[in-house]
Amino acid sequence: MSAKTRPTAQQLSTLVKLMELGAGGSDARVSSSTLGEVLGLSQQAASKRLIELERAGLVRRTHSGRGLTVALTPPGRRAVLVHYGELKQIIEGRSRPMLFAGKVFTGLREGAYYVSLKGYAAHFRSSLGFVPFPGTLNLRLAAPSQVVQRAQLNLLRGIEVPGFEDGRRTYGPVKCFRAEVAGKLPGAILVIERTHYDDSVLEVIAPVNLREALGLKDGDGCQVSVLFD
Amino acid sequence: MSAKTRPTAQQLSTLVKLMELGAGGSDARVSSSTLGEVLGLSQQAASKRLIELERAGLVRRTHSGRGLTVALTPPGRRAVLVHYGELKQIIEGRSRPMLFAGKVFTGLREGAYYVSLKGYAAHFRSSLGFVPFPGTLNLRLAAPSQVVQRAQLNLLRGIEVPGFEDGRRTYGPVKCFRAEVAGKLPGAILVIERTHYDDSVLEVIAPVNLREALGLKDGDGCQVSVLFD
DNA sequence: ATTACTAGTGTACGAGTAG
DNA sequence: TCTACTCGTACACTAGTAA
Repeated sequence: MSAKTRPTAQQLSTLVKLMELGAGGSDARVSSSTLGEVLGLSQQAASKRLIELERAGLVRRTHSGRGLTVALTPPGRRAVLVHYGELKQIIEGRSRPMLFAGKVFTGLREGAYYVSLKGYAAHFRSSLGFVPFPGTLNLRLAAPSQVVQRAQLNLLRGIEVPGFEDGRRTYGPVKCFRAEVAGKLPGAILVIERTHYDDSVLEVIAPVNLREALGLKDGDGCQVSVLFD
Repeated sequence: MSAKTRPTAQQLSTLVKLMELGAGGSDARVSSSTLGEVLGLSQQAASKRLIELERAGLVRRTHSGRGLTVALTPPGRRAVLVHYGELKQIIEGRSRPMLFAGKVFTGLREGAYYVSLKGYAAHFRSSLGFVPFPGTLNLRLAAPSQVVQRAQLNLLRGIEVPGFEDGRRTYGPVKCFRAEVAGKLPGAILVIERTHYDDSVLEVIAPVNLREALGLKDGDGCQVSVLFD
């Protein structure tokens, strides 16, 4: 069920082929003979690989009629994205900034709640050089490539801000990436490890109230560059 | 020596690790035990993989003192880039245009020679919808990420223009990508299969003389979008 | 038509060790 | 030290075939 161990090279290449066959997002009809063909394997070997991937929690198989449908699970997709991210860094280098563009919206104020917690303040100051304004600027990313790029942030190291306890409950560690907002203001992207990601949202923090400083209201466009090292 | 057959998933992952260890560009000291460690294998298995990769023509091994240095060969680098390009297309989609920006320069007029050949004209017309002006606009790409992007074009399918003979010699097939020059003029990128690539150069062709139409001279900047569909 | 069992086989691995 | 040989084993593959 779990996916703690790194997938093997063969598992990874199988997952990639499955994505190519359309099983990346939702279910796709993938016969074991088709899969075998694209992988250069027998039908039997392809069937076995699918079973192994299911046991590793990386795909979901459903028997439907006279065939089966396959879909990557979130850990399966994550494995491919991690691989892609590593490859990208090796090939393209890690120095270029990531550019994001989205529209301002009012979120659930969950990020705002986190950054307002006293237990994080000292670490924000020492890691980022500022204590964030108690609120986040939420940007909704529209373009699919922007969402993919945002998903990469989940997998990159970033600046770790450790968690803490306040006696009542435990607050997990959060992660930041230094950023430049609207081409001028220093700030950071906040990435909270959640059970359920929404990678179409970028949460921006800064020493000041960004909405005021930039005169932004819901629906306005805003650009952010994420800077590395 | 040759590399006609596709590398296996394991060969590919080994090549990627080797690049990560610095053997992508030039030679790097890579001990078989280090390689084994990062691959989760024994020293012996890593050694065997390196030997296999050398037999496949994907790496070059040189015994030096009490160790060895390893470097990927051009086919080895190519294999990794092909893999990366495929993955990129699967994950990020193939619909987005590639943006290029470079500076105009006067090349060796090799591309100009090719497009002026009568034997290609008919195919250019049917594939691209125009017969190119007998000359190319050469752009020198400066940013490393632009060069990487340019290298991807070598590996993508593109629009094939078949080769021909004129009795004296054989002219190989060339490859094009539809493009938009300076945000307005229709044209194409010309990719000639050469023994020695220079991926920092973009050769642009169009139905008109682009230098005249855009009033460009050497050293001027010019943007080109490569379009896919 | 499918999937996936069983049996047999090739091969990639780790251990030991020589150069 | 290093690389890389041989050997024995474990496993992933193909073929055949049942459901």
